[in-house]
Amino acid sequence: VSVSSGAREDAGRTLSRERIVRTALEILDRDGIDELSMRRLAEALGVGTMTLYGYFRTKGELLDAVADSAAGEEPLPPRRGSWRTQLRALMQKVRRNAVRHPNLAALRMDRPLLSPGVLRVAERGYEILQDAGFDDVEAARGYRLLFTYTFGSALFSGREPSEQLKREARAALVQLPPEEYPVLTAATDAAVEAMAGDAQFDFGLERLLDGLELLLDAQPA
Amino acid sequence: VSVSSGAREDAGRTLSRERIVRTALEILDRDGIDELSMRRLAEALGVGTMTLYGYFRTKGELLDAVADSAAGEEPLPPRRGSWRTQLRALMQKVRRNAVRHPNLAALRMDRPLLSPGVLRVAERGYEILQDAGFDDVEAARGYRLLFTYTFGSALFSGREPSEQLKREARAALVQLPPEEYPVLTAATDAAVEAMAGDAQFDFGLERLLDGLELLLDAQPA
DNA sequence: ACCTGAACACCGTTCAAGT
DNA sequence: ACCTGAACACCGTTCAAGT
Repeated sequence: VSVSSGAREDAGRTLSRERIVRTALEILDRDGIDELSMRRLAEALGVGTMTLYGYFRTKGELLDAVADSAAGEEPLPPRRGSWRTQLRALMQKVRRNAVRHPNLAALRMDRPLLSPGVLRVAERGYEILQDAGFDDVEAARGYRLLFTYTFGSALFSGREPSEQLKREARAALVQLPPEEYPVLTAATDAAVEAMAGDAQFDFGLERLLDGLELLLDAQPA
Repeated sequence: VSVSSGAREDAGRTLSRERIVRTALEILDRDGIDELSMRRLAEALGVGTMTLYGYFRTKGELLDAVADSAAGEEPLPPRRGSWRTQLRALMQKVRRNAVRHPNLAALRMDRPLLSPGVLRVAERGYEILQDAGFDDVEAARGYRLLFTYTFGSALFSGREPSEQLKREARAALVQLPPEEYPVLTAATDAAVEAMAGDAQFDFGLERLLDGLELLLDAQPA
């Protein structure tokens, strides 16, 4: 990832796994998931379509590499403060990374994320939880819980909701029959507000950390 | 959904939105997401491909209908017990429903789920939380938190992990360099165990309910 | 060793037509 | 009103060949 070698500006001439992955991520971010085809990617790189198959056996393998590259893009936050502070920072970083590439998250969910880039975050999460006093099993379950929430949250309630999306949601809620949906139709504003965004994510994260803290306090130690 | 009219057994001869949706869901469950094409669906129904476009404007619209149908498939659990008991039952139902159709969840995540079937569950969730003493905003945020976790969990750590998948995960973890991943390589068993399944889901759900209960207790009321 | 065009077996959807 | 085949503009990938 950080192996760009000084003077040698290859100006995008020589092909490499890394350059292919970088270009794929650009297309994904800019044009969306449907536009990322092997043909379009090859064209963007100025090579024949089949050339890509010299670097990746299938499109799936390429997408795995893209996901891993994006996951390892940024350094982890420093380990400072209480275990809550540290986990909060870690999960907010995971979220920011996922939200930065909104089309990436939806890409590879069939199989579990087991690439080094993703596992580096897990390693850090385990460390923080174990240092806080959780045993192996609870640290694993706790981290998985945090990760599931954070990733799920980024996946289907990522960035701040657009006005357009808010309007759609409001419209859908207002159309419901009040006899069948008395609470939802009365709490439309709150429902729309909770649909996405940082405030909603942070609310959930705090509840989750509270829940974990309670478990820690109940420990025999 | 529950409008099948007594004696009239149409034996699958007449076409309808409902029959198309039902068949699509069958293909999705049996053969997976890649096999659900308009062409294959039409063939399974014994009609020409283009006939489907008389019932749904696009494939996307059809998939929305499939998602809604699956969401509304089963009745909600009865309202009995404490708010924790009720929410637990509700979320476990959401999970079971999502896990039953493992290929469906990954289908429609680009836009928010605002269909009546999905919102019926939300209505119930809001009711339980408000009756427990949460105000509008907290009920909305709390439900969204529960839903995000439950759905995310079903999405990428659904059913019990197969032995095959466990082996893959174990292999990926064992291959990591222990200097860089000291904790993860030492806690391999715990990590694999936490990757999926009902036990992991229930662990998270309890932490989450604990976190919400703490918020409720802190209420001025 | 590295690259590639042609071809194969698919897609979703438009269009113009059939009853 | 309801249905449909042909055609268009795409896919991922195999294969056999080019340098």
